Amino acid sequence: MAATQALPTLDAARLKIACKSCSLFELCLPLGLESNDLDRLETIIQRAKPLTPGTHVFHVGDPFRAIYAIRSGSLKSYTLTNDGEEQITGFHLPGELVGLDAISTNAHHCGAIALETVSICTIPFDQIQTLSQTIPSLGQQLLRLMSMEIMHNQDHLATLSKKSADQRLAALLISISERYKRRGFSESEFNLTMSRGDIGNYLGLAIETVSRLFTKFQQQNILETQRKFVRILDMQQLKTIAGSCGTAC
Amino acid sequence: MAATQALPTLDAARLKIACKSCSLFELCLPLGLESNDLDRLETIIQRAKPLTPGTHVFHVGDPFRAIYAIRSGSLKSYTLTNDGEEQITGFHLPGELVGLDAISTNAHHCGAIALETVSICTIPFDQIQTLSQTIPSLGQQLLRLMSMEIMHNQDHLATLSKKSADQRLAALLISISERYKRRGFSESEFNLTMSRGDIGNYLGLAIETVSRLFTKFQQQNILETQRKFVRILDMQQLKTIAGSCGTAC
DNA sequence: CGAATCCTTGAACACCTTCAACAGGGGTGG
DNA sequence: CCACCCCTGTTGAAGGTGTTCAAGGATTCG
Repeated sequence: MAATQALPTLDAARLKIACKSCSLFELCLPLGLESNDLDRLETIIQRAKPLTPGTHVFHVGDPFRAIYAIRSGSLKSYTLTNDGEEQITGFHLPGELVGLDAISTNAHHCGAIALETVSICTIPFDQIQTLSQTIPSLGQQLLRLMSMEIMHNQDHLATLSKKSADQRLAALLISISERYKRRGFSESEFNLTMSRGDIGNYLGLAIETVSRLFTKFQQQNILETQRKFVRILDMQQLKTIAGSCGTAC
Repeated sequence: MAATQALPTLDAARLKIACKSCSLFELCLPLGLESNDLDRLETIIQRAKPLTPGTHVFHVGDPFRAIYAIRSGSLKSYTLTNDGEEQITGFHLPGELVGLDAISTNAHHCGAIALETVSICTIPFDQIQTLSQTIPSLGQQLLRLMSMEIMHNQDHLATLSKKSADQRLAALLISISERYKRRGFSESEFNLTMSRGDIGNYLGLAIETVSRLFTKFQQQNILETQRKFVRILDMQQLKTIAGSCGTAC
Protein backbone atom coordinates (compact mmCIF):
# COMPACT_ATOMS: atom_id res chain seq x y z
CA MET A 1 0.00 0.00 0.00
CA ALA A 2 2.60 2.52 1.10
CA ALA A 3 4.44 2.78 -2.18
CA THR A 4 5.82 6.03 -0.85
CA GLN A 5 9.52 5.54 -0.73
CA ALA A 6 11.80 7.44 1.58
CA LEU A 7 12.52 10.78 0.00
CA PRO A 8 15.54 13.02 0.17
CA THR A 9 15.04 15.70 2.75
CA LEU A 10 15.01 18.54 0.26
CA ASP A 11 12.25 16.97 -1.75
CA ALA A 12 10.46 16.14 1.42
CA ALA A 13 10.57 19.77 2.39
CA ARG A 14 9.25 20.87 -0.95
CA LEU A 15 6.50 18.33 -0.86
CA LYS A 16 5.67 19.21 2.65
CA ILE A 17 4.83 22.77 1.82
CA ALA A 18 2.86 21.53 -1.11
CA CYS A 19 -0.83 20.75 -0.97
CA LYS A 20 -1.10 20.63 2.80
CA SER A 21 -0.03 24.18 3.28
CA CYS A 22 -1.34 25.46 -0.01
CA SER A 23 -3.92 28.16 0.46
CA LEU A 24 -5.87 26.70 -2.43
CA PHE A 25 -6.37 23.41 -0.68
CA GLU A 26 -10.10 23.75 -0.35
CA LEU A 27 -10.66 24.70 -3.97
CA CYS A 28 -8.46 22.08 -5.51
CA LEU A 29 -8.15 18.36 -6.04
CA PRO A 30 -6.98 17.46 -2.51
CA LEU A 31 -10.20 18.62 -0.90
CA GLY A 32 -11.64 15.90 1.28
CA LEU A 33 -8.50 13.80 1.55
CA GLU A 34 -7.10 12.46 4.82
CA SER A 35 -3.65 13.60 5.77
CA ASN A 36 -1.94 10.34 4.86
CA ASP A 37 -3.79 10.09 1.55
CA LEU A 38 -2.68 13.61 0.83
CA ASP A 39 0.90 12.54 1.32
CA ARG A 40 0.43 9.88 -1.31
CA LEU A 41 -1.17 12.31 -3.73
CA GLU A 42 1.72 14.69 -3.28
CA THR A 43 4.22 12.07 -4.37
CA ILE A 44 2.76 12.02 -7.86
CA ILE A 45 2.38 15.76 -8.31
CA GLN A 46 5.08 17.41 -10.38
CA ARG A 47 5.93 21.05 -9.94
CA ALA A 48 7.94 22.58 -12.73
CA LYS A 49 9.32 26.04 -13.27
CA PRO A 50 6.81 28.83 -13.71
CA LEU A 51 5.65 29.46 -17.24
CA THR A 52 6.14 32.83 -18.86
CA PRO A 53 3.14 34.72 -20.25
CA GLY A 54 1.92 33.38 -23.56
CA THR A 55 3.38 29.90 -23.04
CA HIS A 56 1.19 26.89 -23.64
CA VAL A 57 0.51 24.49 -20.80
CA PHE A 58 -0.69 22.11 -23.49
CA HIS A 59 -1.80 22.47 -27.10
CA VAL A 60 -4.94 21.33 -28.84
CA GLY A 61 -4.33 17.78 -29.99
CA ASP A 62 -1.57 17.00 -27.50
CA PRO A 63 -1.76 13.45 -26.13
CA PHE A 64 -3.46 13.36 -22.78
CA ARG A 65 -1.06 12.52 -19.97
CA ALA A 66 -1.98 14.71 -17.06
CA ILE A 67 -4.38 17.23 -15.64
CA TYR A 68 -3.05 20.53 -14.40
CA ALA A 69 -3.80 22.59 -11.33
CA ILE A 70 -2.92 26.25 -11.14
CA ARG A 71 -0.80 27.26 -8.17
CA SER A 72 -0.48 30.91 -9.04
CA GLY A 73 -1.24 33.12 -12.00
CA SER A 74 -4.00 32.69 -14.53
CA LEU A 75 -4.68 30.83 -17.76
CA LYS A 76 -7.07 30.92 -20.65
CA SER A 77 -8.30 27.70 -22.21
CA TYR A 78 -9.60 27.57 -25.74
CA THR A 79 -10.87 25.24 -28.43
CA LEU A 80 -10.37 25.59 -32.15
CA THR A 81 -13.46 25.95 -34.31
CA ASN A 82 -13.47 23.90 -37.48
CA ASP A 83 -12.33 26.90 -39.48
CA GLY A 84 -9.34 27.25 -37.21
CA GLU A 85 -10.43 30.15 -35.06
CA GLU A 86 -9.76 30.26 -31.36
CA GLN A 87 -12.75 30.13 -29.04
CA ILE A 88 -11.85 30.87 -25.46
CA THR A 89 -13.75 28.54 -23.16
CA GLY A 90 -12.60 29.84 -19.83
CA PHE A 91 -10.28 31.93 -17.71
CA HIS A 92 -8.74 30.01 -14.86
CA LEU A 93 -7.47 31.18 -11.50
CA PRO A 94 -5.35 29.44 -8.84
CA GLY A 95 -6.82 26.22 -7.51
CA GLU A 96 -8.65 25.40 -10.72
CA LEU A 97 -7.98 22.34 -12.84
CA VAL A 98 -7.58 22.31 -16.60
CA GLY A 99 -7.33 19.47 -19.07
CA LEU A 100 -10.37 17.54 -17.87
CA ASP A 101 -11.96 17.54 -21.30
CA ALA A 102 -9.20 15.29 -22.66
CA ILE A 103 -10.17 12.18 -20.71
CA SER A 104 -12.64 10.81 -23.21
CA THR A 105 -10.48 11.05 -26.33
CA ASN A 106 -7.02 10.73 -24.83
CA ALA A 107 -6.08 13.95 -26.57
CA HIS A 108 -6.48 17.54 -25.52
CA HIS A 109 -9.55 19.08 -27.07
CA CYS A 110 -8.70 22.44 -25.53
CA GLY A 111 -5.42 24.23 -25.33
CA ALA A 112 -4.31 26.31 -22.35
CA ILE A 113 -2.11 29.40 -22.39
CA ALA A 114 -0.57 31.37 -19.54
CA LEU A 115 -1.98 34.89 -19.32
CA GLU A 116 0.74 35.92 -16.90
CA THR A 117 3.55 34.12 -15.12
CA VAL A 118 1.97 30.88 -13.96
CA SER A 119 2.97 28.07 -11.62
CA ILE A 120 1.43 24.73 -12.47
CA CYS A 121 1.02 21.43 -10.64
CA THR A 122 1.13 18.57 -13.13
CA ILE A 123 -0.82 15.51 -12.03
CA PRO A 124 -0.27 12.46 -14.26
CA PHE A 125 -3.65 10.97 -15.01
CA ASP A 126 -2.73 7.30 -14.98
CA GLN A 127 -1.33 7.76 -11.50
CA ILE A 128 -4.49 9.53 -10.34
CA GLN A 129 -6.48 6.60 -11.57
CA THR A 130 -4.25 4.15 -9.77
CA LEU A 131 -4.43 6.18 -6.57
CA SER A 132 -8.19 6.57 -6.86
CA GLN A 133 -8.59 2.84 -6.51
CA THR A 134 -7.26 2.97 -2.98
CA ILE A 135 -8.40 6.51 -2.14
CA PRO A 136 -12.08 6.65 -3.05
CA SER A 137 -12.46 10.25 -1.98
CA LEU A 138 -9.86 11.27 -4.55
CA GLY A 139 -11.93 9.83 -7.37
CA GLN A 140 -15.00 11.47 -5.90
CA GLN A 141 -13.37 14.85 -5.79
CA LEU A 142 -12.28 14.43 -9.40
CA LEU A 143 -15.88 13.68 -10.36
CA ARG A 144 -17.06 16.70 -8.39
CA LEU A 145 -14.60 18.99 -10.14
CA MET A 146 -15.66 17.69 -13.54
CA SER A 147 -19.27 18.17 -12.60
CA MET A 148 -18.48 21.74 -11.59
CA GLU A 149 -16.90 22.33 -14.96
CA ILE A 150 -20.04 21.05 -16.66
CA MET A 151 -22.17 23.37 -14.54
CA HIS A 152 -19.94 26.32 -15.26
CA ASN A 153 -20.00 25.67 -19.00
CA GLN A 154 -23.78 25.42 -18.91
CA ASP A 155 -24.03 28.75 -17.16
CA HIS A 156 -21.78 30.36 -19.70
CA LEU A 157 -23.78 28.78 -22.48
CA ALA A 158 -26.92 30.40 -21.08
CA THR A 159 -25.09 33.71 -20.92
CA LEU A 160 -24.11 33.52 -24.57
CA SER A 161 -27.54 32.41 -25.60
CA LYS A 162 -29.72 34.86 -23.74
CA LYS A 163 -27.86 37.85 -22.43
CA SER A 164 -27.08 41.22 -23.96
CA ALA A 165 -23.57 42.57 -24.28
CA ASP A 166 -23.89 44.63 -21.08
CA GLN A 167 -25.13 41.64 -19.15
CA ARG A 168 -22.33 39.44 -20.41
CA LEU A 169 -19.54 41.77 -19.41
CA ALA A 170 -21.14 42.46 -16.05
CA ALA A 171 -21.47 38.73 -15.42
CA LEU A 172 -17.83 38.14 -16.28
CA LEU A 173 -16.61 40.92 -14.01
CA ILE A 174 -18.70 39.57 -11.16
CA SER A 175 -17.42 36.07 -11.73
CA ILE A 176 -13.82 37.24 -11.65
CA SER A 177 -14.48 39.40 -8.62
CA GLU A 178 -16.05 36.56 -6.68
CA ARG A 179 -13.31 34.14 -7.57
CA TYR A 180 -10.64 36.59 -6.44
CA LYS A 181 -12.54 37.16 -3.24
CA ARG A 182 -12.68 33.46 -2.47
CA ARG A 183 -8.93 33.36 -2.87
CA GLY A 184 -8.43 36.16 -0.39
CA PHE A 185 -7.85 38.99 -2.84
CA SER A 186 -9.82 42.18 -3.18
CA GLU A 187 -13.20 41.69 -4.77
CA SER A 188 -13.42 45.29 -5.90
CA GLU A 189 -9.97 45.98 -7.30
CA PHE A 190 -7.94 43.72 -9.53
CA ASN A 191 -5.96 43.53 -12.71
CA LEU A 192 -7.51 41.78 -15.64
CA THR A 193 -4.89 39.43 -16.96
CA MET A 194 -6.59 38.93 -20.31
CA SER A 195 -6.78 41.36 -23.21
CA ARG A 196 -9.93 43.06 -24.48
CA GLY A 197 -9.74 40.71 -27.41
CA ASP A 198 -9.76 37.69 -25.09
CA ILE A 199 -12.77 39.08 -23.24
CA GLY A 200 -14.62 39.65 -26.47
CA ASN A 201 -13.75 36.21 -27.74
CA TYR A 202 -14.93 34.61 -24.52
CA LEU A 203 -18.16 36.60 -24.40
CA GLY A 204 -18.99 36.28 -28.08
CA LEU A 205 -18.60 40.01 -28.70
CA ALA A 206 -16.44 42.17 -30.95
CA ILE A 207 -13.47 43.77 -29.30
CA GLU A 208 -14.88 47.20 -30.05
CA THR A 209 -18.06 46.34 -28.22
CA VAL A 210 -16.10 45.34 -25.14
CA SER A 211 -14.17 48.55 -25.26
CA ARG A 212 -17.33 50.61 -25.56
CA LEU A 213 -18.88 48.74 -22.64
CA PHE A 214 -15.94 49.56 -20.39
CA THR A 215 -16.32 53.19 -21.36
CA LYS A 216 -20.05 53.06 -20.72
CA PHE A 217 -19.72 51.41 -17.31
CA GLN A 218 -17.17 54.03 -16.40
CA GLN A 219 -19.49 56.85 -17.44
CA GLN A 220 -22.20 55.29 -15.31
CA ASN A 221 -19.82 55.27 -12.34
CA ILE A 222 -20.01 51.51 -12.06
CA LEU A 223 -16.34 51.00 -12.76
CA GLU A 224 -13.07 52.82 -12.80
CA THR A 225 -10.55 51.42 -15.22
CA GLN A 226 -7.08 52.14 -16.40
CA ARG A 227 -6.27 49.68 -19.11
CA LYS A 228 -6.17 46.31 -17.33
CA PHE A 229 -6.79 47.64 -13.87
CA VAL A 230 -10.41 47.56 -12.75
CA ARG A 231 -12.03 49.01 -9.66
CA ILE A 232 -15.67 48.14 -9.11
CA LEU A 233 -17.42 51.16 -7.65
CA ASP A 234 -21.00 49.92 -7.63
CA MET A 235 -21.17 46.18 -7.21
CA GLN A 236 -24.90 46.25 -6.63
CA GLN A 237 -25.64 47.86 -9.93
CA LEU A 238 -23.21 45.56 -11.69
CA LYS A 239 -25.13 42.61 -10.29
CA THR A 240 -28.39 44.17 -11.30
CA ILE A 241 -27.15 44.54 -14.85
CA ALA A 242 -25.77 40.99 -14.93
CA GLY A 243 -28.84 39.34 -13.54
CA SER A 244 -31.49 41.80 -14.59
CA CYS A 245 -33.54 40.60 -11.66
CA GLY A 246 -34.09 43.74 -9.65
CA THR A 247 -32.69 43.86 -6.14
CA ALA A 248 -32.75 40.20 -5.12
CA CYS A 249 -29.44 39.13 -6.56
CA MET B 1 -49.66 8.08 -12.33
CA ALA B 2 -51.38 4.69 -12.52
CA ALA B 3 -50.52 2.00 -10.01
CA THR B 4 -47.23 0.28 -10.71
CA GLN B 5 -48.30 -3.34 -10.57
CA ALA B 6 -45.64 -5.79 -9.45
CA LEU B 7 -45.19 -8.31 -12.22
CA PRO B 8 -42.34 -10.49 -10.98
CA THR B 9 -41.76 -12.73 -13.96
CA LEU B 10 -42.07 -9.95 -16.45
CA ASP B 11 -39.74 -7.72 -14.49
CA ALA B 12 -37.18 -10.46 -14.23
CA ALA B 13 -37.32 -10.99 -17.95
CA ARG B 14 -37.05 -7.29 -18.59
CA LEU B 15 -33.99 -7.02 -16.42
CA LYS B 16 -32.40 -9.98 -18.05
CA ILE B 17 -32.50 -8.48 -21.50
CA ALA B 18 -31.00 -5.34 -20.11
CA CYS B 19 -27.58 -3.91 -20.87
CA LYS B 20 -26.04 -7.00 -22.42
CA SER B 21 -28.49 -7.17 -25.24
CA CYS B 22 -29.14 -3.45 -25.42
CA SER B 23 -28.24 -2.01 -28.80
CA LEU B 24 -26.92 1.07 -27.03
CA PHE B 25 -24.30 -0.88 -25.17
CA GLU B 26 -21.37 0.75 -26.89
CA LEU B 27 -22.62 4.29 -26.39
CA CYS B 28 -23.62 3.96 -22.78
CA LEU B 29 -22.20 3.46 -19.33
CA PRO B 30 -21.49 -0.30 -19.63
CA LEU B 31 -18.94 0.17 -22.39
CA GLY B 32 -15.71 -1.57 -21.50
CA LEU B 33 -17.11 -3.77 -18.76
CA GLU B 34 -16.47 -7.49 -18.50
CA SER B 35 -19.47 -9.76 -18.66
CA ASN B 36 -19.55 -10.53 -14.95
CA ASP B 37 -19.06 -6.88 -14.02
CA LEU B 38 -21.93 -6.06 -16.30
CA ASP B 39 -24.12 -8.46 -14.35
CA ARG B 40 -23.29 -6.59 -11.19
CA LEU B 41 -24.04 -3.24 -12.79
CA GLU B 42 -27.37 -4.52 -13.95
CA THR B 43 -28.43 -5.41 -10.44
CA ILE B 44 -28.41 -1.74 -9.46
CA ILE B 45 -30.10 -0.36 -12.55
CA GLN B 46 -33.78 0.42 -12.15
CA ARG B 47 -36.11 0.42 -15.09
CA ALA B 48 -39.43 2.11 -14.55
CA LYS B 49 -42.41 2.59 -16.80
CA PRO B 50 -41.93 4.82 -19.80
CA LEU B 51 -42.52 8.50 -19.24
CA THR B 52 -45.13 10.36 -21.22
CA PRO B 53 -44.15 13.42 -23.25
CA GLY B 54 -43.65 16.52 -21.16
CA THR B 55 -42.90 14.61 -17.96
CA HIS B 56 -39.87 15.55 -15.93
CA VAL B 57 -37.17 12.96 -15.33
CA PHE B 58 -35.93 15.32 -12.63
CA HIS B 59 -36.46 18.97 -11.79
CA VAL B 60 -33.99 21.75 -11.20
CA GLY B 61 -33.09 21.64 -7.52
CA ASP B 62 -34.07 18.01 -6.96
CA PRO B 63 -31.70 16.19 -4.61
CA PHE B 64 -29.16 14.19 -6.51
CA ARG B 65 -29.71 10.47 -6.15
CA ALA B 66 -29.05 8.93 -9.54
CA ILE B 67 -27.91 9.47 -13.06
CA TYR B 68 -30.17 8.48 -15.89
CA ALA B 69 -29.55 6.68 -19.18
CA ILE B 70 -32.01 6.89 -22.03
CA ARG B 71 -33.20 3.55 -23.37
CA SER B 72 -35.54 4.92 -25.98
CA GLY B 73 -37.03 8.27 -26.87
CA SER B 74 -35.50 11.68 -26.40
CA LEU B 75 -35.11 14.33 -23.72
CA LYS B 76 -34.23 17.95 -23.40
CA SER B 77 -32.19 19.18 -20.47
CA TYR B 78 -32.29 22.78 -19.34
CA THR B 79 -31.04 25.16 -16.70
CA LEU B 80 -32.87 28.12 -15.27
CA THR B 81 -31.31 31.54 -15.74
CA ASN B 82 -31.38 33.77 -12.70
CA ASP B 83 -34.45 35.53 -13.98
CA GLY B 84 -36.25 32.22 -14.20
CA GLU B 85 -36.08 31.59 -17.90
CA GLU B 86 -35.41 28.16 -19.31
CA GLN B 87 -32.17 27.67 -21.20
CA ILE B 88 -32.02 24.36 -23.01
CA THR B 89 -28.56 22.86 -22.67
CA GLY B 90 -28.99 19.75 -24.75
CA PHE B 91 -31.17 17.28 -26.60
CA HIS B 92 -30.48 13.69 -25.63
CA LEU B 93 -30.94 10.49 -27.59
CA PRO B 94 -30.87 6.84 -26.51
CA GLY B 95 -27.64 5.74 -24.85
CA GLU B 96 -26.86 9.17 -23.48
CA LEU B 97 -26.60 9.98 -19.78
CA VAL B 98 -28.19 12.94 -18.04
CA GLY B 99 -27.82 14.29 -14.54
CA LEU B 100 -24.03 14.35 -14.45
CA ASP B 101 -23.92 18.02 -13.56
CA ALA B 102 -25.49 17.33 -10.16
CA ILE B 103 -22.52 15.49 -8.71
CA SER B 104 -20.72 18.50 -7.35
CA THR B 105 -23.61 20.13 -5.51
CA ASN B 106 -25.71 17.08 -4.68
CA ALA B 107 -28.65 18.79 -6.33
CA HIS B 108 -29.74 18.89 -9.92
CA HIS B 109 -28.58 22.04 -11.61
CA CYS B 110 -30.40 21.04 -14.79
CA GLY B 111 -33.84 19.64 -15.26
CA ALA B 112 -34.73 17.04 -17.87
CA ILE B 113 -38.04 16.65 -19.70
CA ALA B 114 -39.28 13.93 -22.01
CA LEU B 115 -39.82 15.21 -25.55
CA GLU B 116 -41.69 12.04 -26.50
CA THR B 117 -42.44 8.76 -24.75
CA VAL B 118 -39.18 7.86 -23.06
CA SER B 119 -37.77 4.80 -21.33
CA ILE B 120 -35.19 5.54 -18.70
CA CYS B 121 -32.61 3.49 -16.83
CA THR B 122 -32.12 4.92 -13.35
CA ILE B 123 -28.66 4.29 -11.90
CA PRO B 124 -28.35 5.23 -8.22
CA PHE B 125 -25.19 7.21 -7.82
CA ASP B 126 -24.10 5.94 -4.43
CA GLN B 127 -24.26 2.43 -5.78
CA ILE B 128 -22.21 3.38 -8.84
CA GLN B 129 -19.58 4.76 -6.55
CA THR B 130 -19.56 1.60 -4.48
CA LEU B 131 -19.34 -0.55 -7.57
CA SER B 132 -16.62 1.60 -9.08
CA GLN B 133 -14.34 0.73 -6.22
CA THR B 134 -14.28 -2.89 -7.33
CA ILE B 135 -14.82 -2.28 -11.05
CA PRO B 136 -12.26 0.33 -12.06
CA SER B 137 -13.37 0.39 -15.67
CA LEU B 138 -16.82 1.52 -14.56
CA GLY B 139 -15.40 4.59 -12.88
CA GLN B 140 -13.25 5.24 -15.92
CA GLN B 141 -16.20 5.06 -18.26
CA LEU B 142 -18.08 7.49 -16.04
CA LEU B 143 -15.17 9.91 -16.24
CA ARG B 144 -15.04 9.48 -20.00
CA LEU B 145 -18.72 10.25 -20.36
CA MET B 146 -18.39 13.35 -18.21
CA SER B 147 -15.42 14.44 -20.24
CA MET B 148 -17.47 13.98 -23.40
CA GLU B 149 -20.18 16.16 -21.95
CA ILE B 150 -17.62 18.87 -21.22
CA MET B 151 -16.33 18.64 -24.80
CA HIS B 152 -19.81 18.79 -26.21
CA ASN B 153 -20.72 21.82 -24.12
CA GLN B 154 -17.56 23.56 -25.24
CA ASP B 155 -18.40 22.93 -28.87
CA HIS B 156 -21.87 24.30 -28.38
CA LEU B 157 -20.44 27.29 -26.59
CA ALA B 158 -18.25 28.02 -29.60
CA THR B 159 -21.30 27.68 -31.83
CA LEU B 160 -23.24 30.24 -29.82
CA SER B 161 -20.30 32.58 -29.63
CA LYS B 162 -19.12 32.60 -33.23
CA LYS B 163 -21.65 31.21 -35.65
CA SER B 164 -24.45 32.83 -37.59
CA ALA B 165 -28.04 31.68 -37.36
CA ASP B 166 -27.72 29.58 -40.54
CA GLN B 167 -24.60 27.91 -39.26
CA ARG B 168 -26.18 27.14 -35.92
CA LEU B 169 -29.24 25.41 -37.34
CA ALA B 170 -27.15 23.53 -39.89
CA ALA B 171 -24.83 22.34 -37.13
CA LEU B 172 -27.74 21.15 -35.01
CA LEU B 173 -29.32 19.23 -37.87
CA ILE B 174 -26.01 17.55 -38.66
CA SER B 175 -25.48 16.66 -35.03
CA ILE B 176 -28.91 15.07 -34.81
CA SER B 177 -28.44 13.32 -38.13
CA GLU B 178 -25.11 11.82 -37.09
CA ARG B 179 -26.40 10.71 -33.73
CA TYR B 180 -29.38 8.96 -35.34
CA LYS B 181 -27.05 7.32 -37.83
CA ARG B 182 -24.82 5.93 -35.10
CA ARG B 183 -27.93 4.40 -33.53
CA GLY B 184 -28.89 2.66 -36.75
CA PHE B 185 -31.58 5.08 -37.90
CA SER B 186 -31.70 7.03 -41.11
CA GLU B 187 -29.30 9.92 -41.23
CA SER B 188 -31.28 11.77 -43.84
CA GLU B 189 -34.86 11.40 -42.64
CA PHE B 190 -36.12 11.80 -39.13
CA ASN B 191 -38.67 13.45 -36.94
CA LEU B 192 -37.56 16.31 -34.78
CA THR B 193 -38.95 15.62 -31.35
CA MET B 194 -38.46 19.16 -30.12
CA SER B 195 -40.50 22.24 -31.02
CA ARG B 196 -39.27 25.23 -32.99
CA GLY B 197 -39.26 27.09 -29.72
CA ASP B 198 -36.95 24.50 -28.18
CA ILE B 199 -34.61 24.73 -31.14
CA GLY B 200 -34.50 28.49 -30.92
CA ASN B 201 -33.94 28.39 -27.20
CA TYR B 202 -31.08 25.89 -27.59
CA LEU B 203 -29.45 27.82 -30.43
CA GLY B 204 -29.86 31.25 -28.90
CA LEU B 205 -32.25 32.40 -31.63
CA ALA B 206 -35.79 33.71 -31.74
CA ILE B 207 -38.41 31.20 -32.76
CA GLU B 208 -39.24 33.30 -35.81
CA THR B 209 -35.65 33.13 -36.96
CA VAL B 210 -35.67 29.35 -36.73
CA SER B 211 -38.86 29.20 -38.73
CA ARG B 212 -37.45 31.46 -41.41
CA LEU B 213 -34.30 29.36 -41.62
CA PHE B 214 -36.29 26.19 -42.23
CA THR B 215 -38.13 27.99 -44.99
CA LYS B 216 -34.87 29.25 -46.46
CA PHE B 217 -33.15 25.86 -46.39
CA GLN B 218 -36.19 24.40 -48.08
CA GLN B 219 -36.08 27.02 -50.81
CA GLN B 220 -32.42 26.20 -51.34
CA ASN B 221 -33.31 22.52 -51.74
CA ILE B 222 -31.20 21.57 -48.77
CA LEU B 223 -34.12 20.24 -46.77
CA GLU B 224 -37.63 19.05 -47.17
CA THR B 225 -39.77 19.57 -44.10
CA GLN B 226 -43.30 18.99 -42.98
CA ARG B 227 -43.58 20.41 -39.52
CA LYS B 228 -41.44 18.09 -37.40
CA PHE B 229 -40.46 15.73 -40.20
CA VAL B 230 -37.14 16.55 -41.85
CA ARG B 231 -35.52 15.07 -44.93
CA ILE B 232 -32.00 16.21 -45.68
CA LEU B 233 -31.60 16.51 -49.44
CA ASP B 234 -28.12 17.98 -49.64
CA MET B 235 -25.98 16.88 -46.72
CA GLN B 236 -22.84 18.24 -48.32
CA GLN B 237 -24.17 21.74 -48.52
CA LEU B 238 -25.55 21.52 -45.02
CA LYS B 239 -22.09 20.65 -43.78
CA THR B 240 -20.59 23.46 -45.79
CA ILE B 241 -22.97 25.89 -44.18
CA ALA B 242 -22.33 24.53 -40.70
CA GLY B 243 -18.59 24.52 -40.96
CA SER B 244 -18.09 27.30 -43.48
CA CYS B 245 -14.79 25.72 -44.39
CA GLY B 246 -15.23 24.96 -48.04
CA THR B 247 -15.26 21.35 -49.16
CA ALA B 248 -13.08 19.72 -46.54
CA CYS B 249 -15.68 19.15 -43.88
C1' DC C 1 -66.20 21.61 -34.51
C1' DG C 2 -63.97 24.91 -31.77
C1' DA C 3 -60.13 26.18 -28.93
C1' DA C 4 -55.56 26.14 -28.02
C1' DT C 5 -51.08 25.64 -29.53
C1' DC C 6 -47.55 25.73 -32.73
C1' DC C 7 -45.73 27.50 -36.78
C1' DT C 8 -45.15 30.85 -40.53
C1' DT C 9 -44.72 35.33 -42.68
C1' DG C 10 -44.18 40.43 -42.95
C1' DA C 11 -42.36 44.98 -41.53
C1' DA C 12 -39.92 48.06 -38.47
C1' DC C 13 -36.48 48.44 -35.29
C1' DA C 14 -32.47 47.60 -32.19
C1' DC C 15 -28.26 45.86 -31.17
C1' DC C 16 -24.02 44.68 -32.32
C1' DT C 17 -20.59 44.30 -36.01
C1' DT C 18 -17.64 45.96 -39.36
C1' DC C 19 -14.74 49.27 -41.32
C1' DA C 20 -11.80 53.04 -40.49
C1' DA C 21 -9.01 56.20 -38.13
C1' DC C 22 -6.66 57.53 -34.16
C1' DA C 23 -4.66 57.52 -29.37
C1' DG C 24 -1.62 55.76 -25.97
C1' DG C 25 1.71 52.57 -23.75
C1' DG C 26 5.63 49.66 -23.74
C1' DG C 27 9.62 48.08 -25.68
C1' DT C 28 13.68 48.54 -28.67
C1' DG C 29 17.41 50.70 -30.80
C1' DG C 30 19.98 54.61 -31.68
C1' DC D 1 17.30 59.24 -22.67
C1' DC D 2 14.57 60.04 -26.49
C1' DA D 3 12.53 58.73 -30.90
C1' DC D 4 10.33 55.43 -33.13
C1' DC D 5 7.44 51.54 -33.93
C1' DC D 6 4.24 48.10 -32.88
C1' DC D 7 0.50 46.49 -30.51
C1' DT D 8 -3.46 47.20 -27.84
C1' DG D 9 -7.23 49.78 -26.93
C1' DT D 10 -10.57 53.58 -28.01
C1' DT D 11 -13.89 56.13 -30.67
C1' DG D 12 -16.96 57.26 -34.69
C1' DA D 13 -20.12 56.15 -38.51
C1' DA D 14 -22.47 52.97 -41.50
C1' DG D 15 -24.44 48.71 -42.25
C1' DG D 16 -26.20 44.01 -41.44
C1' DT D 17 -28.16 40.33 -38.88
C1' DG D 18 -31.46 38.90 -35.97
C1' DT D 19 -35.25 40.55 -32.81
C1' DT D 20 -39.60 42.25 -31.77
C1' DC D 21 -44.22 43.17 -32.72
C1' DA D 22 -48.19 41.86 -35.19
C1' DA D 23 -51.21 39.04 -37.76
C1' DG D 24 -52.59 35.07 -40.06
C1' DG D 25 -52.43 29.92 -41.17
C1' DA D 26 -52.02 25.04 -39.83
C1' DT D 27 -52.47 21.11 -36.74
C1' DT D 28 -53.92 18.67 -32.82
C1' DC D 29 -56.99 17.42 -29.25
C1' DG D 30 -60.91 17.61 -26.45
